[in-house]
Amino acid sequence: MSLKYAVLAALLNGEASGYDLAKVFDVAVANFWSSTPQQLYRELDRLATDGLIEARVVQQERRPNKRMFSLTPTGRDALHTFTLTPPRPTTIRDELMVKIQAMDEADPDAVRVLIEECLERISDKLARYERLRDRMLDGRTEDEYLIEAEQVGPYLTLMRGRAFEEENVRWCERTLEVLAARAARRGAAHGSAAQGG
Amino acid sequence: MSLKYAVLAALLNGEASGYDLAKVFDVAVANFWSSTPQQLYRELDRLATDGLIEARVVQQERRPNKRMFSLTPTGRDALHTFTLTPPRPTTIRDELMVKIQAMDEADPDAVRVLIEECLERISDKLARYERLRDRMLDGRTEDEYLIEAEQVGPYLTLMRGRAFEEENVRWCERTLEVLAARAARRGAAHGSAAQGG
DNA sequence: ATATTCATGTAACAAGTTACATGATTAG
DNA sequence: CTAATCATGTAACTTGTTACATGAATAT
Repeated sequence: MSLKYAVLAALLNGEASGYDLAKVFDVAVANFWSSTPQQLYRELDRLATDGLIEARVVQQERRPNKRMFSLTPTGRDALHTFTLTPPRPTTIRDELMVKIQAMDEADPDAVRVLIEECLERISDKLARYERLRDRMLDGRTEDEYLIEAEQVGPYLTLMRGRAFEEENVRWCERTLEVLAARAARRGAAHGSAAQGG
Repeated sequence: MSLKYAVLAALLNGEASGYDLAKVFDVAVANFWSSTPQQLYRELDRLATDGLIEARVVQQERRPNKRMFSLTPTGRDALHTFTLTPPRPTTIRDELMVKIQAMDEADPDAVRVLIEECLERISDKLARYERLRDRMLDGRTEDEYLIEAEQVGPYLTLMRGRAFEEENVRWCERTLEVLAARAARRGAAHGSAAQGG
């Protein structure tokens, strides 16, 4: 239901093609609303049919033609109305956590590797967020920006995403400590001679 | 795909009915894998058909009969194998954030109310998590528990959920500050006489 | 009396995922 | 020469949501 509004909200930054939106959703929007390019194309068709956005075909010479979508006044109204209704609860689907839930049945070393790989991916993500943030701030301090800028929604959601990933890092590191401590204890209990260097 | 494994992981705590699982998913599992009771019943049927869990019908006198499900060795193996594969990226769907993304088109006062209501819901959630945690620790300190306990997966995922919500609180409070600062500035710019106390 | 809890389910629908297809262009 | 980028789409499939139904028991 609200992929619809996520798309409308993304179009507040100006017109965009499906392809553009797919990229935006991949980096910035994914923090709070995941979707695949296929879903976007389908949703864009629907929104255009319903008159919430309008498409403008841009002929290109050396590239496939593209459709640039922009909000209509109807679309803007719909988005406004949406912001007045209470949000439904957040849904998270985190496969790593399912594996952690079951970790007591798993190989501790394999779990450690999963977490380490996860930490790497988060680190990439955080770097991308930081670049996006710098581009938004454009030399201003955060406090200046938050008071002066016309739009602060996208900045605030980005900060939410960043905080989420930073928290994730802390949790991963803590979990690695726990794994190490339990491994050490098991090692000690089963005799210090076994598997020794 | 991994609702399947979330269910298997939940059954590591011993046999449970669909109704039991629905409650567990509502409080503890929802942190990292949301699903409705209907999905659970459907999944339980499938898992039983595939031999990953087995059902035992318990006749009850004053209550409807219930089916208690438990892991089979095959199910346990499947779960073990699952923990060895790299997790897919986390997906989040947070309607509040969609509204925040569009907040610059919205009524600031309405947004403030959304956030305040959100804070209340989080506070309830955190209280439930705290009770669950106390029950798990059962008098021990966290460090004692994490070293000694047989199962630490469920504790670690719970702590992840708690950290997520605590971060959420910080973000909400920060956002309320931003809203207040921007409201004050707009008030000042449009003349201090208007709407004065 | 009325609402909530226990315990399950069916059916219809909406949303999300995956695989595949096209076809030129540019960067390495 | 290979891979990635641009730009879209169809089709098949899997998941997830919503509404509804049953029916007794207990708590308020």
